[in-house]
Amino acid sequence: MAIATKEHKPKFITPEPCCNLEIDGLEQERLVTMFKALGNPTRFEIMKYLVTHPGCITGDIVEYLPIAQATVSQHLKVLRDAGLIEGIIDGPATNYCLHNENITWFRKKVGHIF
Amino acid sequence: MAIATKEHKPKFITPEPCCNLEIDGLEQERLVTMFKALGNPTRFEIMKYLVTHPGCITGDIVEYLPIAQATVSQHLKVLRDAGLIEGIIDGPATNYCLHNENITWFRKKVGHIF
DNA sequence: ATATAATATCGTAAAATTACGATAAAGGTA
DNA sequence: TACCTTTATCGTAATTTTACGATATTATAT
Repeated sequence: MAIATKEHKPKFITPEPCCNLEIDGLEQERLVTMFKALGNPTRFEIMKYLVTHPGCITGDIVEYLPIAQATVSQHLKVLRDAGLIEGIIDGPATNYCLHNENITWFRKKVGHIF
Repeated sequence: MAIATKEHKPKFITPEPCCNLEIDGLEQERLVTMFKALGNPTRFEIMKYLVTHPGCITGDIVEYLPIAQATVSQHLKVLRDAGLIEGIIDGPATNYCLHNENITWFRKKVGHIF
């Protein structure tokens, strides 16, 4: 018996990494904030709505979603603070659309690190 | 005066969309869950650590981070439930590594919709 | 000036997240 | 068996998030 000693840790063939996650500092903070903003079902729905309704006003989104106006406004603020959308004041209303430039940044960063 | 009537909404030149966000149902849920998991600074750090320390055990991460063991274990659970990492039990310890397949799915989905 | 419309903000309640110490569970060792 | 190691889970406190109604703000219309 005992043909070979029991190796106690071959178990791990280091896998070639599937991503590098090479990011840090303020860029990492910014990206994590964007992930967090996107990591809520309601906010993600707002993002989707804005793709097909660019320039729509807050009221349109309020009509579309089953939640109160104040709540929608709050979610819009989170998305704005994360830089994912832009609100352009037009009279008493506000036109919202995706923040093209920042979303391009997001796409590139995610592409680099994942 | 009044050379032209005041147009009350030219203001919006519909921008060509910078992304399509074409996703829904369970795939959307899954993706949003991943965004949420990544949207926390500590968890993002754990992901980064796993890139450079594949197969490390919980204790290694606990040493690396300035938070309690219970908290690390909780964060690992969130990442596991989101499918971002994998825990392989090895004796009394658990080896953690990124979930290659699911992260590849994540990369592709994000690439498609953003 | 007053009224109306649209939206942001305030105050607050409920729920979820984050963090910790203590304990339990599971595996290895003497 | 008893002990040690490692990690997950439990119970709980503090913080944050989510949601709402009410109110303030800003611009337009009368």
